[in-house]
Amino acid sequence: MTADDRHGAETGPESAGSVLETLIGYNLKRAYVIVQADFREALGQDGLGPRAFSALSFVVQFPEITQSALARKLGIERSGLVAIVDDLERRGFLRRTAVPGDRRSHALVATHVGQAALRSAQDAVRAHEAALLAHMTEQEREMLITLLRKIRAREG
Amino acid sequence: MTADDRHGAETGPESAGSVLETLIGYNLKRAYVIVQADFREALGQDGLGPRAFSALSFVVQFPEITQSALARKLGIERSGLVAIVDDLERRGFLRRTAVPGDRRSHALVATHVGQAALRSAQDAVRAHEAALLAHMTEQEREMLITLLRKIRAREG
DNA sequence: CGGGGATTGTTTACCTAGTAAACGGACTGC
DNA sequence: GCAGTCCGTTTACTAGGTAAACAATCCCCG
Repeated sequence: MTADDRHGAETGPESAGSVLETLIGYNLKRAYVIVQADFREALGQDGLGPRAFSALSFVVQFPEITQSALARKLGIERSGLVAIVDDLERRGFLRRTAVPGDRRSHALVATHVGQAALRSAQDAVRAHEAALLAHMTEQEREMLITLLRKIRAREG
Repeated sequence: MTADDRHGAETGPESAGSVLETLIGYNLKRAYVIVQADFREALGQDGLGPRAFSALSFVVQFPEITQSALARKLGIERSGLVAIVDDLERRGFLRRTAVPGDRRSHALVATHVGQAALRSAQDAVRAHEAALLAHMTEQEREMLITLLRKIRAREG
């Protein structure tokens, strides 16, 4: 390898736009910031945050899931989940219940209030995303999710 | 609108997979976390962070850019940029230079060392991204960037 | 001129989201 | 019965970012 082809000479006439703009990571981050801001607007000042929203979604989907299992699903540490579950419990959206055969674990169960709150939050987020991405076709949005899931295939 | 079609009944036989998995925001975040971790691995323990990398890229692309203008390009506040520029200056990758007609501003110029460091960082990041996304075709990666840029069209 | 208002970089205080390490209590296998 | 492991939790720490205030400077306009 020569000094010449080490840096971009092999990429041909791709001089337009910076390298930065061609990186997946950079574009992902910028897009993420926009969608996340939209999410927060959808759920309001002191509505659920993204983390609590995801956590509650999993608890509804997998009743009696344990905190460790939930942390694994969310891709975060057990220690980080504590505050999230505290918050959801304080709001009355779920309860830590005893597990018959294991006094270490807490089985998380969503309350009716929590289930209703989740449904309404889901509606709000879906509506906001639809409005935010109204300049994209349905095929484009589907393709985007498909491609993002391809990256997610690299998850732990 | 009845209680029945308010929540998902109109979405038809889409019962497979949770609502969460159908949201752009959630998939974006999970994908971003993976790519960002890969980025950090590419640039090593105390190499450039994502923020410094992006900042240095813009400084090389737009020599003598002002800190305020750079903050706008990065989509962050001026106050947050100070520490980033401090870091890049401490590493000897750029200098704050005087602007002839305005004693408030600092024109940022990358040093030769900074330009070389950026090129080598770019190479490392590109190689890592290529390896991370080797399970996707070139068309898929291009399509992904195109779609992410469609979201970024919503940027301030 | 001469201000009043805007802009620049900076500091300070704060917030969110996450990790890492240590811990007591509880469980399991041998 | 006991060594090792697992669960939830606390604490300390990091990264990345905002918001408000500030002095210095600049610009416009009357």
